[in-house]
Amino acid sequence: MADTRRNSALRELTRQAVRARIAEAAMALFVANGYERTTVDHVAESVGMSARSVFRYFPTKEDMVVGHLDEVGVKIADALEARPTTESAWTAVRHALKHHIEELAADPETNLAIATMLIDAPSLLPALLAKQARWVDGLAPNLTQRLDGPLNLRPLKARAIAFAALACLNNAVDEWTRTGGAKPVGRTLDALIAAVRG
Amino acid sequence: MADTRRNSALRELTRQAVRARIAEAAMALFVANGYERTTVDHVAESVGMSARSVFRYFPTKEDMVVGHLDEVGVKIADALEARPTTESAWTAVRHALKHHIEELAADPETNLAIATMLIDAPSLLPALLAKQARWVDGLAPNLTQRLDGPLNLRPLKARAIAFAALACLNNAVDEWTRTGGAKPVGRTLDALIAAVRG
DNA sequence: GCAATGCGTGTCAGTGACTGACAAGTCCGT
DNA sequence: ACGGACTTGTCAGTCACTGACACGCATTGC
Repeated sequence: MADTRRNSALRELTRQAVRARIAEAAMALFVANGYERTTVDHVAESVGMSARSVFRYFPTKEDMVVGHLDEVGVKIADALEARPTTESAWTAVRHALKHHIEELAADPETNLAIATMLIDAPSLLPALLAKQARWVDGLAPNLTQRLDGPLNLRPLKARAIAFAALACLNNAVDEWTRTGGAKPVGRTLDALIAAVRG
Repeated sequence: MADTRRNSALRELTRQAVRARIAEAAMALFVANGYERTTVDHVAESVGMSARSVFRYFPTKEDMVVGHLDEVGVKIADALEARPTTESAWTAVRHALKHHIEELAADPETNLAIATMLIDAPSLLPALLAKQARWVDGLAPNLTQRLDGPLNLRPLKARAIAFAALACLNNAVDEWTRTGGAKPVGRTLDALIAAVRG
């Protein structure tokens, strides 16, 4: 009976499609002309809709860049859940991050372009860090179970480790970007984690 | 006499005084009415000047809150320089952070009020994290000298450790705020650092 | 003393990110 | 064909922020 459910599923599908289309166009403009110099009106025009409608798909301009990072965070969290419970917190996160790294390396060209754009868009750094801070919320619960010591401290420890691991990841990716994709992220990441634990 | 030197020094002095005055008034309004609900016009009116002039003292509204964090970062960096060169990177930062913690504990009332305001001002979290990211720039050079291993990796390692240490600090301070100042920050910080290295 | 200079400030106009409200159009099941 | 759910454009308005200009006040040079 052509229930409203199929209807809403379809709407959600097209909605996601439009969203992706906007994000793609926006990223292209940002990479080409720089983030700050590209106005939302430009993006809107390039997709053929009004700026008001663009804001119906993205809460902020920043979200056109960092919006997809939410699902990246979820993916990393999933990868973490998939690790055997016997693994220590650090080894588990390290492996969970590897998956994300492989995605980076899969399309180096695009990702390097994006990373380069981020560098001269200082207003995006805060947004980026804030997104990653939210990743910690997804990682901490699982990490908590891999820790010992006083119960009330474990969640805190888990968050600290998660942050530290992401800091290692960021620096490894930065180095990768700086060297134009030469240095493999995975190796650097391992070295940094070892240093932090040193 | 009345040389130009005294003159410009005096100007700088009054400038800093006005700046402090604005920051104070702004913080009072932010704590009382919330950051987002307080407009720059409100702040300007409360100090008796035009909004345009307020922006001559603070580059952004955020800076009225996090502006002083620049010098905090410098202080921590100085404290780090003061540690004996024989100390390992981790022990040196740990001690450097202790100084900052003491300042927090020195005026718990005000600092708790500020910390509480920050919680329901989501737009400030990114700015906060970005400021701390800049702290890393100040800490890394000294930490680099305390590391071994391949030369080209040391600066990267230093940054990772600095970030990790700040993550520990943040979580310790958060816990302190959450418990209304009950749990001493220093103890939690030590526990978290131990966990990260564990 | 008096003009010149420098600096702080207010005002005004303008941009860009965002929001609320309303009207018009489209798609869908009935 | 009708009604409702959903999408979109338009318009007006807020708020952070910026550049330009003019005024006033204090210090400086003569």
